Amino acid sequence: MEIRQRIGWNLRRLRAGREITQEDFATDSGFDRGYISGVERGVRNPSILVLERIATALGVDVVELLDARKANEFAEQRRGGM
Amino acid sequence: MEIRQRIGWNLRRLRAGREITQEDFATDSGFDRGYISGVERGVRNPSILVLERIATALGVDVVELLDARKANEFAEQRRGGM
DNA sequence: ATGTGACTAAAAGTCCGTG
DNA sequence: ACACGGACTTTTAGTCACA
Repeated sequence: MEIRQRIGWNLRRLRAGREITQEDFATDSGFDRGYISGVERGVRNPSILVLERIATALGVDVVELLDARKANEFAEQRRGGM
Repeated sequence: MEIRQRIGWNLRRLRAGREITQEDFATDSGFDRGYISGVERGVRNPSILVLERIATALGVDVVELLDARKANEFAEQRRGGM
């Protein structure tokens, strides 16, 4: 899985786990909703400082956003219909 | 420690461990020599795709570049005079 | 509530050089 | 062999309107 998608799925996983919308998360983290959407879909190429802001807003370490196994498992669930 | 410095020290640690110069590493990874220098000094804000290219050139996972403990230990050694 | 395209301002990244 | 700077091109950050 491409690294941007890995990040995207992990962000989606962590955000959804908190039952918060993209819109609310965008407000919390100080980003635009469309930008967050792009990161989750893996079409953006965020800088390390952006990733840190996102991780901080989620209350996790940046490394958590790069976890390949968790990203895969979550993607499988979603693709499988959840 | 700031995240860009964390990356910088880890890059320096891994590159120096291979006994390769910034110049040669720049050639290997396809980046500019001055740019690599800036990343190691923590003054650059690389994107995730750049970090992946750097990690690949080093033969490690991106997560290795974000390891706080290893970055700290290496920085201590260096600052301490090594 | 989210995906998407188009857009401008800002920053990344290159290429030249210096000490 | 590395730090650092200036001028330059390319990519990202960040915003918005629409579907």
